[in-house]
Amino acid sequence: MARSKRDELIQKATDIFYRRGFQATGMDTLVVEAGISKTSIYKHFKTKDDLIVATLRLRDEFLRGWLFRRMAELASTPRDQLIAMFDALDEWFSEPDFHGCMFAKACSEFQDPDHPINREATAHVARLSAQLAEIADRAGLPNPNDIARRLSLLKEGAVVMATMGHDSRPALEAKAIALGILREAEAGRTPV
Amino acid sequence: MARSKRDELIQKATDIFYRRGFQATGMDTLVVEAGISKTSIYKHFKTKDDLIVATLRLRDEFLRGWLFRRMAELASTPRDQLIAMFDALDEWFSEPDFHGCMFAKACSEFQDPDHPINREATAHVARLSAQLAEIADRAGLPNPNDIARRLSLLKEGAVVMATMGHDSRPALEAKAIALGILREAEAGRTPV
DNA sequence: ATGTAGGTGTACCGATCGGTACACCTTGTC
DNA sequence: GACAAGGTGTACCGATCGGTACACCTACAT
Repeated sequence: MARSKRDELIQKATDIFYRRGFQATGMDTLVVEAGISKTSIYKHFKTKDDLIVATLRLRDEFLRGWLFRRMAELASTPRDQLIAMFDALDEWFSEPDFHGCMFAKACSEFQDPDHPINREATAHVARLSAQLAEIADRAGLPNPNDIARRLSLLKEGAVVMATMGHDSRPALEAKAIALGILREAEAGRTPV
Repeated sequence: MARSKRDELIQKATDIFYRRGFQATGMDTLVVEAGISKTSIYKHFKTKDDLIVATLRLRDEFLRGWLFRRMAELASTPRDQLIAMFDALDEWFSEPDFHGCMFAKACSEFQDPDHPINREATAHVARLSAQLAEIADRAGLPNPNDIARRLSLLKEGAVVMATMGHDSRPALEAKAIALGILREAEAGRTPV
């Protein structure tokens, strides 16, 4: 029970920040919505920024965990898992409480590259790309790091289009593009 | 001289909002940095939100104007212009004061889809995609709207990777992917 | 000469911001 | 039964938020 209250705070803060934004959410709002006294919050976290970093860490673990688990469920071979990422993304985009990428938003609101929040957000992209590279390597694809970066680019583009564009299924469009990328890579063509 | 002061305000506000963010920039900051009295600002715009919408409109015109002009300068045929978009993006990303996409940031900070700021930001994406579709049509490509959406997805992905990823040249990676897309389209293969 | 439009500076409004102080309540442990 | 740890509620801090009020200063039109 010792640190469960703290974890509960981080969990609820993550949801609230994701739904309402970081700067737009005041600490008083957090107190009411999370049902935790302000005194307790500041006993666990020195500043609001520290709390935001903690929520980003939780979100990073959750999102990467969910995504790669789902990829493994949807496909058996490493190659097919890379493609299945876009099916998983399509599921995510279809959820009623999808509100875009929390990390992109964090970067938007805290632009300074040296800011801890910005660092944590960009770290998520790097970690995700590294995991993709590992799978691409297991799939026997050439230049797995390049493949991973391109798939990351497609993923980020799909997220933005799902958030801002009004088009139908950006994840499935990205999937079609990804198929082309893998096809070329498997044909031995060196990525330009 | 009548409306030049107003235009000057919008121009400077655009720069400031782009550099520092919308919510993070207070009206008092705007007064100091833009060198315009608060009274004047509120004589031209009823609210801060109205001013933000005006800056987004200016930015939309400027960015689309610059991008398509640069595409026309870099290539002569419609087909090559589509590809040249990514060379133009590469130039943009290389500018020292590149700070990501102002419209993505606007959507991040104002998430409500019914909010005028959100609408204006998403409209930019739609307008850009429509212009791309027109060029794809002139290039004689099949399903120009699909092509345009995919190129838009690549463009947005490249912007995000340029902002958040630490990789080398996301615009040129997107360009390589775009070449593959056009190659497939020209081979008559129906986009999946 | 007089009115009007567009501009300025300053002082101010209530609300909210992130953060702190303090007194108190509960729980488990020794 | 004493004590520390972790929690609560409330009241408060100075700073800043978006926005307004008011008096004044030009420049130009009639």
